[in-house]
Parts: sequence; C-alpha cells; structure tokens
Amino acid sequence: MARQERAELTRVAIIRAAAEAFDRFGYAGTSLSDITASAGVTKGALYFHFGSKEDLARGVIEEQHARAMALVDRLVKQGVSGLEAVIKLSYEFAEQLVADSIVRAGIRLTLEYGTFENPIIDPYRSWIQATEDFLSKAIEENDVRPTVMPDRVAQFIVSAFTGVQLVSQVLSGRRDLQQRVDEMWELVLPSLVVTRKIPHFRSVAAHAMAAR
Amino acid sequence: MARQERAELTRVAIIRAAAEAFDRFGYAGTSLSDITASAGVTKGALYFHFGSKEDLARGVIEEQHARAMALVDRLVKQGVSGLEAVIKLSYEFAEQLVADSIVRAGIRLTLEYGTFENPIIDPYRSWIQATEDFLSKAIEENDVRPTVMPDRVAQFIVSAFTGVQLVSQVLSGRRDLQQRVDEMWELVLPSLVVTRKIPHFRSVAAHAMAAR
Amino acid sequence: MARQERAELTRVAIIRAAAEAFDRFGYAGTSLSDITASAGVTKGALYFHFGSKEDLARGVIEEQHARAMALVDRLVKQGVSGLEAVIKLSYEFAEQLVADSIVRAGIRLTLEYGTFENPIIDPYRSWIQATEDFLSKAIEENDVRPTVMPDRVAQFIVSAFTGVQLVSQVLSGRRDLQQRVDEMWELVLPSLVVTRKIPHFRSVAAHAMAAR
Amino acid sequence: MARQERAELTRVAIIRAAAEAFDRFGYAGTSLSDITASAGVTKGALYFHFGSKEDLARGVIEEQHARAMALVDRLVKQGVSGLEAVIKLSYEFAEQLVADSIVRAGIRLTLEYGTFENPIIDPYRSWIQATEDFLSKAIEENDVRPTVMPDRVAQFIVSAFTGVQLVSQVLSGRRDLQQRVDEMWELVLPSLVVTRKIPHFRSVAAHAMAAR
DNA sequence: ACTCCCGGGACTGCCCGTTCAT
DNA sequence: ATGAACGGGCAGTCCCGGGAGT
Repeated sequence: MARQERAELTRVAIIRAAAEAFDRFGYAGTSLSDITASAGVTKGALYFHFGSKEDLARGVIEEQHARAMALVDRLVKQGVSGLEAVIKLSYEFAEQLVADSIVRAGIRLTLEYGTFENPIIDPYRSWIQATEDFLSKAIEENDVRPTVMPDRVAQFIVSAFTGVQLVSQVLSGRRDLQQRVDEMWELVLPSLVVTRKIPHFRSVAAHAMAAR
Repeated sequence: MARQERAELTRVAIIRAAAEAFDRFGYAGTSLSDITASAGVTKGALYFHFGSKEDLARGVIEEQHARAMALVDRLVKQGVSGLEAVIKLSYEFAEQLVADSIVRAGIRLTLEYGTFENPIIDPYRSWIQATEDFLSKAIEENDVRPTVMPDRVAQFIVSAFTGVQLVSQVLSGRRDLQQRVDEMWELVLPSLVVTRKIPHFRSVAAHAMAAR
Repeated sequence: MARQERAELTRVAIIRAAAEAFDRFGYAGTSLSDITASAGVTKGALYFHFGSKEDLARGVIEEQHARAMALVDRLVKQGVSGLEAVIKLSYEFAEQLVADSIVRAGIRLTLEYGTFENPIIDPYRSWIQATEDFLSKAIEENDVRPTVMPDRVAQFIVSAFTGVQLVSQVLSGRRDLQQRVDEMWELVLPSLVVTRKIPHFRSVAAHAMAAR
Repeated sequence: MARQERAELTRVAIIRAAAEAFDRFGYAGTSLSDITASAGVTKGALYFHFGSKEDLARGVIEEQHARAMALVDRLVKQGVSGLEAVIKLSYEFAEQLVADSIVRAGIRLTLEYGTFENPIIDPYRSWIQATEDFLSKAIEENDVRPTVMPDRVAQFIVSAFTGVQLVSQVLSGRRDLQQRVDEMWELVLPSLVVTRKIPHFRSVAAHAMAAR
C-alpha cells in the first residue's frame, strides 16, 4: 500500500500546484512546467496521473465540486432550515473561496470553460440545484413567500454571488468579500422572505460568519 | 489623407478580429496569428499599430469602455430619471453584450486582468461610478429610498449584473440574458424603491427592451 | 542647396549612430531600428541614403578608412622618418580607436566581414601597405636592418597591433591601450632597428603620445 | 546507461553544429534553426540540453577552454622547458585553430562577448596565465632574460598571437597561419632570449610543427 | 530631391503539450 | 515514474519596400 500512498501524495501535490496556477493565470495562461516545477514533480509523473492538461483541469474542477458538495451535505445533516441553509451556504462558500485555491481554481476554470466547447457546467448546475432545493424547503417552512419561483431565484442567487465574488476579487483581491455578501443579502432578502421574518434572517446573515 | 484612412481601417479590422478572439478564447488563449489571420492583416501591420499583445488588449478594452460610456452619456442627455437610467443602462449594456463582440471581449479582458499585475479596473470603476451617480439622483428624485447607500448598492448592481451575464453565457450562450436581467430587477427593486412606485419601475424594466 | 545640406546632415547622423551600434553589438547584433532610433531618423530616411544594411556598414567602413588614411597622409607630409612614421602611426591609430566610434566600428566590421563572403579587406590592405612603405623607407634611411623584409614585418606589426587592441578592449575596455602599445614596441624594436639606434626609437615611442 | 549515452551524443552533436555556425557567422549572426538543422536535431532536443542561446554559446566556450587547457597540461606533463612550452603552445594552439571549429568558435565568441555585458574572460585569462607561468619558469631556467616581466610579456604574446590569427583568417582563410607564427617568433625571440640561445630556440620554433 | 507612413512577411529565440523507451 | 526528445506554435522584430507628401 506504500506504493499507492506515495502515488496519492504525488497526485495531491500536482492538483494543489495546478490549482494555484490555474487560479492565478487561468487555464491557457498556465504551463505544465509551472505546475511541475512548483509541485516538485517531473513531467512524466504528471502524465502518469493525468492524460492531458485538460484532464488535469478536470481533476481540479472535480475536487472543487466535491468540496462544495461537502458544504451542502453538512448543511443538510445539520438540519438547519431551508433559508438558513441558503444563506449559510453562501458565506461558507465565500470562505472556501478566500481560503482554498482549489476552490478558486475550480470556479475560474468552470467559468473559462464556458467559452469552450463541451462546457463543464456540472459544478454550477449542482450548486444551483442545491440552492433551489433549499429554497423549496424554505417555502414549505413558510420562511419564503410562496410566490417565489425556486428555480429562477436559485439561478439569480448563484449568479449574483458569482458576480459579487468576481468584482470583489478584481477590486480588492477578495478582502471585502464577506461584507459584499452581507450587502447582497441585505438587498435580496426583502423580496424573498415574508415580512415579519426579515429581521430574523438578517441576523442569520449577520451572524453567519461570526458563528464560525 | 488616403493614407491615414487606410491606416484607420486596418486598425479597426485588427481590433475587431482581436475582440472576437479574446471574447472566445481569453487573453492567454488567443494567439496573434489567430488575429492577423482573421483580420486579413500581416504581423507587420499589427506591430505597427500595437506594440504588443498587451497593448492590443488594452486597445480593445478602451474601445469597449468608450462604447459603455456612450450609453451613459446618451442616458444623461435624454434626461430620464435616475432610477430609470440605472435600469435602462443594464438592459442596454446587456444588449451590447449580446450584439457586440468588442464589448464582450472588453469585459472578459477586464475580468481576466484582475488576476494579473497592474489591473485595469478603470472600465469597471467608471461603470460603477455612473450607476452610483444615477442612484444618487434617484434618491433626490424620491424614487429610491433615502436609506439606500448609493455607492454600496451601485457596486452590488454591477456585480450582480456581471454574474448574471456570466452565468447566462455559460448556461445558455447568453440567449436568456434579457430574461435574467428581468429576474434581477424583480428581486432587487423592492429593496430600493419606495413602495408605491414599485409597480411603475417594474414596468420600466419590463418595457425597457420592448421599447428599443 | 539647403536641401543637400540637410541631406548631408542626415547622412552623417545615420553614419554616426550606425557606427556606435556596430561598434557595440557587431553587424548582425545591430538592428536598423536601433540606428534610426538613436539617430532620430525614420526608416524611410535611412533607406534613401543607404540601400541596405550592408550598404550602411560599407559606408561606415569607408569613413573609417578615410580617417586612417588621413593619418598616413599627414605623416607623409610631415616628412618624418620611415620608422618614426610607423611608430607614430600605431599610436595615432590607437588614439583614434579610443576616441572615435566610427573608427572602432570600421575595424570591427572589417574583422567580422572577413568571415563573410566578398570580404572587405581594402582597409586592412591599405594600412598594411602604408606600414610596408614606411618600413622600406626606414631601411633606406639606415634605421631598420636591411635583412628585414618589409612586407612580412608590416603584416606582423598590423596583426600584433590588432591583437593588442582587441585584448585591451576585452580586458580593460581599452583603458590601457597606450601602455600595451608601449609594450609592443619594447619587444619588437630590437629585432628591427640597428643596435645603436634602439635607444633613440625607444624614446620616439615613449614620447609619441606625450607629444600630442 | 544507454539513455545517457544517447543524450551525450546529442549534446555533442549540438555543440559541434553550434561551433561551426558561431565560427562562421558569429553569435548574433547564427540562428538556432541553423544549428538544429545542421545537427539533425529538433528544437526540443536543443532546448533540453541548453536553456538558451547564450547557454549554448557558453557551452562552446567551455569546451574550447577545456581543449586549450589540455594542451597546457600536456606540455607541463612532458616536462619541456618553460620557453619551449610557450613556443610549442602557440603552434599547437594554431593547429587547433585550423583543425577544430570548436576552438575557432570559442575564441570568436570570447572576443565578441568582450563587447557585451558580463564578459567571459576566463578562457583568455587562463591562457595568459599559463603563458606567464611558463615564462617565469623560463627565467629560472636561464633561457629568458631576467629583465623580462612575465606578466606583461605574456599578455603581449597572447595579444600578438590573437592578432596574427585574425589577420591570417581575414587575408588567407588561415592557410598561412603557421608561417605567420614563425614570423612572430622571429621578431619577438631576440627580445626575450639570452643572446647565445637565440639560434636554439629559433630552431625549436622552426621544428615545432614539423615534429608533430 | 528628400522624407515619412504604413505595411509585408519571413524569421527569431523560446517554450509548449506530448510521447516513448527504460 | 524518469530522462530525453519531438515538432509545432508562440510573441516579437527584423529588413525592407512602395506610394504619398513636402
């Protein structure tokens, strides 16, 4: 098993180095030499684990996808209410984005690939789907107005978050990301939540980070 | 003068071809050969007009910036109310995005450059600034609640639009962009507008495109 | 005629800038852009005066040749003795080399062209020829031993000077060139001069520079 | 080990082809395509062995340096007298120059690099140093006059040889190089050697080549 | 007569993503 | 998993013309 352990270690090192580079320079702007150099690995090793550059990018995206889904699963397990889950998901995702270059690389690659052929929309679709499910649950729980259409709103929330995160990155290197997410909920909550519960969920948003 | 005319023609052809390529493949994913080939121009011509690839990208961004600012100026000249201007700006910008590859390329490049050194945030800043100014005017005009902070909200609107546009591109090739912008205003207007005017501005949004 | 004056000025500026660049970077290492930039001239102007890069190099060489021949002519006119002329020629040439980039460029180009096809050996041949003539005169004047063969020795003196100048350039940036020429004559004079006159010509060499 | 053998073969082929080109066209005048084409090697192979054109030039210079030092070492081991070593070194070096393009390229590059930044004077310094050491030994052996200053004279001998070789190349394609070295010693020996031994060392010079 | 604008392409050094024998 | 090589493509820049302008 020592063999496999070492192989796994190498694989992880490559993914990590690749993510760092993809995050910084994008797919086309990253060279495999950059990656092998900073991972301390030879080209041969890289090509043993990944058949091509695209394959490697796909590996990074999958890893990011797994991490995002882990957030969702945890929220489901914690049994929090639907709307609370939507809100917390956004903050926790933001936190991943700041802390984890694999997550950053994953979303950057997903966005870039949108321009290519055979788009890799799975990660996005899953994220939107999870948000939609949480929203549906929130309607059942009488937290969100019944007139809200969960699919449309889920798409908007994910979109808005994506934009917020991008602009935060461009303008402040993501240093003010959390505050911008606060801003987002401030503006969006009133359209979703039944009036008397707005204050409650405002504080959920406000404390989402503090609690962590 | 025939000389200068031809030069200008060449320059425009290069910018156009460059924009098309940058929009599709991003900065790093585009080669100058792609550009010269599809512009029907030689390297010598390109090199005469633009000192480097980066220079060319900057040219595209500037051109896009000019077009966006033209929208703003027109709205100012038309003397529409502040909030109407904000709303219309988003629809008209969306329209540019769908119709004009120079605009698409400009915003893609601006986003990508955020990851690089010496970021080119001017186009974004201008856009945010214009939105902020329109919002301030809207407050004076008693369309927008006085508690709204124009700078923060302007940043969010621009961010949300950016995300909406990106996700629309990834998921539908921007075919449903207008509808997604509808969605955005549907959710955001209630937090901005004084209650009794919501229906009015809803219809402004709804007719913004139809009117064009 | 104002026209021609300006043309001549341009021509000279080009030659000077070209010489500076050729001296520093060699023929192949110099680009015409380097030259036009530092001469403050456009490509068009350069191509009006010189049909090609090689033509320009030839122009520099000719100019250098003229300057070297001017030294020879002056020595002839001054009516100094043959051997004194040989010695002084070396010092004066060394001085040109230090002070005048056209001269430096000329000899560098001549040496480099030796490797090319259609070699431009005229400048070298003239220099050698002049030295040979002075040596023959020196024999007639009983300063140089009759056993000396003027052609062979002339070739050696020119060769040795060339080497001395090159090594001085490589090792000290030509700062110690004069001293190295002293060294050269110190070692060569005894083989040329009739014994009793050695001290005299030693002092000629020693004072050759001081006198200037 | 077969792997490394093949690599070494490739490396040598590249160096050889590079030397041939550098010798003929100089550093700037040589293109890597010239080299790969005549070495029968791809760009990739060249890039694997040498990180840049300059690196390759450095490789050629080092190889030439090694060959020159081999001459010196052999003379030391043979235990010939100091002055004989100086003389033979010049003839053997001349022979290398005629026969071996790596040696020719090495000295051409060294001379050209003198004009550049970070000059590579080591090969020259080593050669001068070796000559100086032999001269010092020759003084101890009472072959060379004690008034001779070994360092100065060593520099001149190397310079003169350099010039002789260059002029021979320009004027005759180095066909008369040996004869020109004869000439050099004919003129220089009298200033170095104690009078009664001049005939002896004249014949050393005369037979230096014949003996090989 | 002299100078410049604008461009033509070939080519440069470099480096890329990939393969294959070991 | 490595070392060695492949071959095409990259951005940049070269030397050089033609036609307009002065």
